[in-house]
Amino acid sequence: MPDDTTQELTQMLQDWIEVFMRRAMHNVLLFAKEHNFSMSQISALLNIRQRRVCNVSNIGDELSITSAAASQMLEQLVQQGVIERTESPHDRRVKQIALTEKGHQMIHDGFRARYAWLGELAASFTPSEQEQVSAALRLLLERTRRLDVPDRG
Amino acid sequence: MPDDTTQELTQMLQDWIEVFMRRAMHNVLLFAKEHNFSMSQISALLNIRQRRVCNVSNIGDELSITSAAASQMLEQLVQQGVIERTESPHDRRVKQIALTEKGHQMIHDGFRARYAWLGELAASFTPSEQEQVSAALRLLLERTRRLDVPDRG
DNA sequence: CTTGATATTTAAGACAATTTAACTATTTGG
DNA sequence: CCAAATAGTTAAATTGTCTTAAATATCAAG
Repeated sequence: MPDDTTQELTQMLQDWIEVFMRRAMHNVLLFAKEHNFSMSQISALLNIRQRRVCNVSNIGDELSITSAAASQMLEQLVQQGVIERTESPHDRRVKQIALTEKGHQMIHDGFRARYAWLGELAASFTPSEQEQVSAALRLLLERTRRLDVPDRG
Repeated sequence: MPDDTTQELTQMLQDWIEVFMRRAMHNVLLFAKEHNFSMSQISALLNIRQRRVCNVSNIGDELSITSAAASQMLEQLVQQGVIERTESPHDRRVKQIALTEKGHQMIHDGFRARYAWLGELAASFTPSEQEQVSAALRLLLERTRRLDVPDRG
C-alpha cells in the first residue's frame, strides 16, 4: 500500500498527463496532416529517433502490425527522405533503419513550432518558481529515462 | 528575449514532453486497438470529455475532417454506447454530444490501467522529493489549465 | 552442401476512414 | 411567409493502411 505522498504524486502525474494528452493529440494530428504522415508513421519516427537505429520488424512489433505492413510503411518514409535503410554489416538479411538529417530536422522543427506554448507557460512563472519547477522536472526526467532502459545501463 | 531560467525551464518541459510522448503514443495505440477505436475516435473522445458537451461540427473542426465524416464517426461511438447524441433545446438542427457514464468509465479505467508506471515512478522518489515534485506539478497544472480557458474565466 | 529458419519485400485483396454530393430539417432575416 | 443559410445525415466513390500469401536472400546447423 503506497503512502500518502506517493499517492498524491501519482495523482498529480495522472492529472498532468490528462491535461497534456489532449494538447498532444491535437498537435500530433495537425503535424501528421501537415506532413502527410499516418499515425503509424509518426509513431515509427518517434521510435526510430529514440532507438537511433533499428530494423524493420522492431517497428512492426512496436506498432503491433505485421512486418510486411512495416516494410511498406517505412518505404514511404524512405521515399520522403526522412529515414534511410541500409544493409546491416553483421547480417545481410536485416535492414538498419535510421533518421536522415532531414528527418531529424523535421521532427526537431515540428517540436519547436508545436510547443511554442511551453515557452509561454515557462515565462508565466516567477524566476524562483521556474527554478523550482526545473529542478522537479530534472528529477522526473532522470527517473523516467531510467525506466526506458531497464537493464544493462 | 527570454531570460536564462525561462529558457532552461522551456527546454526542460520540451525534454519531458519528448520522453513522455513516446510512451503516450504507444499507450494510446494499444488502447485504440484494444477497444477498436480509430485515432480520430480517441481524439474525439478526449475532446468531448474536456468540453463536457459539444456538437458534431465542433468535432469535425477539431480533427480537421468534414462534418459528414464526423457524423459517421460519432455514429459508431453512439452504437458502442460511449457517447450520447441529443437534440439541442435551443436549436433543433444541432445535436449535443456528450459522454455516457460508460464512456466516462472507460476513459477513466483506461488511464488508470495504462499509467500504472506513473505509480512506480512516484514511488521511486524519497518523500521529500515527492513533495517537491508534487508542488511543481501543481504549479504547472494550474497555469496550463489557465491556458486552456483563455477568456471568460 | 543441404535443410530449415529468419528478415524483408512484393502483389492482391479486404477493410476502414474520409470526401463529395445530394438531401432533410430548422433557423434567421427580410 | 419566403429565401438563404446552417446543422446534420446518408450513399457512393475514393483513398490508404493492413493482412495474407508467395517469393527472395541470407544465415545457422548438421
